[in-house]
Amino acid sequence: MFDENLIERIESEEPLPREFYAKNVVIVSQNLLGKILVRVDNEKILAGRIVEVEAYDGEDDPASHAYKGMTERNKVMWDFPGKVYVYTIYGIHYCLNIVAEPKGVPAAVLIRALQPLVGIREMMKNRNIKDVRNLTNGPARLTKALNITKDLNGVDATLKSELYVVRDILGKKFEIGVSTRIGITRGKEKPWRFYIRNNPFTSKKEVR
DNA sequence: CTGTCGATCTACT
DNA sequence: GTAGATCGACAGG
Repeated sequence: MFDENLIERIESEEPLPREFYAKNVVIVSQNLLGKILVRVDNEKILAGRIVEVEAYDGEDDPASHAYKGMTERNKVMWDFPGKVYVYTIYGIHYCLNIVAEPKGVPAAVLIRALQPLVGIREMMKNRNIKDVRNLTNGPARLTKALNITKDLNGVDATLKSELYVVRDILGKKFEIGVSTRIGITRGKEKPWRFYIRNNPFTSKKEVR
């Protein structure tokens, strides 16, 4: 089966190395498009292709959690690049980020949408829905589908453990779309949302 | 299809 | 005390 083959291929991959993340957060965001997010949830593999991201910088970015300095919640943003930052939003959802820039420079990439690849049945169970198109097309939807909670905050995505990222094994060409970020009240003007164009799994329909 | 609104609670003021 | 990197239900066209 298509799915089986993909699991083997994904499992044979090594996670992207630390250097991948130790760059400018906007560059890292764009580079993450097309990469495969892998979740190992008690022996089960859940995976999806990253199709939409947003960059959140540190001190200069009023929309960033790091804008007002380090707190208990956001401290992982100052940690090694490649670390996972998960936080609770609106009391009921989780959002997944991956830390970028060298250690000590706060920044993170919000993963906003995935194209489901492996473990789709399991994801649908986690979300309790039937329509694949709405499975992982939103930051809090994908965390629920992949069973990502605050327990994973601080996990190192450069290690092959319960959450990591591998290279783009599909290798399909794509165009990158750009827009302003969604759902924020400050820093609205920065064009730091990036997505794979003509992909049905982004969180928002493309405006032509 | 679009827009509006309530849910729900943690982290920070 | 309250805003918030969202979602789902529902109303209306």
